Amino acid sequence: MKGQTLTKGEMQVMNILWSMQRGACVADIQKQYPEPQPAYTTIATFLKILEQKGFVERRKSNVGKLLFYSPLMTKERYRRQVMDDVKDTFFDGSVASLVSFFAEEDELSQEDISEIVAILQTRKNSQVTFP
Amino acid sequence: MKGQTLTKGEMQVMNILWSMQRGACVADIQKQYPEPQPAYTTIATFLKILEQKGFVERRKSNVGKLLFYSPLMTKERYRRQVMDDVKDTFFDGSVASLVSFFAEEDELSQEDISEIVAILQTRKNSQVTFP
DNA sequence: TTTAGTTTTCTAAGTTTTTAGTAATTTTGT
DNA sequence: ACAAAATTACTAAAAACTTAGAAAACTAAA
Repeated sequence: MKGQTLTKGEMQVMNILWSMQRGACVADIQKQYPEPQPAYTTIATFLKILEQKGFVERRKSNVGKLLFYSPLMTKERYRRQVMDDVKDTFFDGSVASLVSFFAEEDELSQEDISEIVAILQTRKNSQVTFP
Repeated sequence: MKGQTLTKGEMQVMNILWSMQRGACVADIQKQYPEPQPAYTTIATFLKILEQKGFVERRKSNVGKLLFYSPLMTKERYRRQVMDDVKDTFFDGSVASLVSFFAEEDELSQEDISEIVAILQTRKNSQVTFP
């Protein structure tokens, strides 16, 4: 009943859940798995754990059928957690060195670079400065 | 005896190893751990596993004493693996969206942005184009 | 070379994570 | 309302990971 991090199995369920809107029931989630699909009850177990961790909530379908699960933790928020971790572990906490890492080799096309520069310029201009 | 990914414990050893040059013996590695330091034999076990996974190699000190361990897998190469995974999992494989993720909020200072743009410009100019 | 100290291997217990069967409950069709 | 079908909860075995003691091998010192 801790908090923060997800195991590989839990992560897999969350990824499927994040990719679906309006929540999903166990069978829906199971269908999204690549072969070999895990047992229905395996997925149900993961959802139970995820509920305890506060990552998902469940409520009854009002059509009066079964339980629907939906993410409480957003992908964005969890991503933030993971990225902070990755940044510290592999780039000494420096975003600049993280970005330059991707700039190396033929990772980024001219278009990519232009796009990123544009994004950064916009961001730069929107920051408040004291003249 | 698989390959690619490291567990948390293995990762910790590798991080210490990467931070030291010329290899290290078990005791050296143990000293680098924050309290509470794990047992000598615990670290030795991880090194054994890492050797089996092909992440480290060991050879006898020529002063004829004990074994020195040194990384076979570079931090850069492993980082590449992890970042590719993160990129796919959280950013649909798009570097641009990964970078813009960091550009949001007050994550990047003006200086950071300038630095990154400079890096990208250099990269851009060094690319071959066909006019 | 015997012994004391240290390093390395072997082995296994303790934990966490993954997997899923069985039992209990709920829903649905008759 | 009852039976069949599906869903959910409970339980536990299997697998992976962590931790470290005990035994074996090696080094150094008397």
